[in-house]
Amino acid sequence: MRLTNDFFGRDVLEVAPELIGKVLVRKFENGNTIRFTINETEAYRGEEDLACHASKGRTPRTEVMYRQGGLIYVYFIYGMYWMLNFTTGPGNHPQAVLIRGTKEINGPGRIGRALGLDKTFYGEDLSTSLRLWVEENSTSATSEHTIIAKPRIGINYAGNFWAKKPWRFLAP
DNA sequence: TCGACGATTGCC
DNA sequence: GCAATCGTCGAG
Repeated sequence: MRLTNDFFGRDVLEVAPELIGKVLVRKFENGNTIRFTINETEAYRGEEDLACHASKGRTPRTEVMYRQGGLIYVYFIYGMYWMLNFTTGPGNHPQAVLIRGTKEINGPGRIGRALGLDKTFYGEDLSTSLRLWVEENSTSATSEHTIIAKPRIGINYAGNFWAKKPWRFLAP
């Protein structure tokens, strides 16, 4: 069953760990469909979070994070990778969760490549998209109790206070 | 317009 | 250890 705004409309610190074990579904134009089980996420929360892109304020790139939860936030980095994020929260407070790893493919850059992401995915609604969404996992037994939290990766520029926050969630 | 830099990856 | 590679954003 597809996850919609009820799920993503909550605070990112609730949504990010609960995404572990959920299923990422990508349907391509040729009809092929692939499913990845999410096993690593990171939370980015608010303008005060110096690791969050929204710490620079509202720009064309960060604008979608200020909207309601349940939208796709993609951005291009290092000249070659599309990073997949979902907006969270009720709106007017910029938040997003980065999909950092799946059971099948590890690394956010490699996931973006496998999903064939590009700028046209920016702002797409997960509750209505015909090509990318998230589903409950009917078979997984991953429970919140088995999820561990660690500091986020690659954000040392944000300073110790934010870099040390345990906002990276993964299944052991 | 110009230049610095990045929520990464893979090869040296 | 470091190059690849380009969109984004603030400064000029």
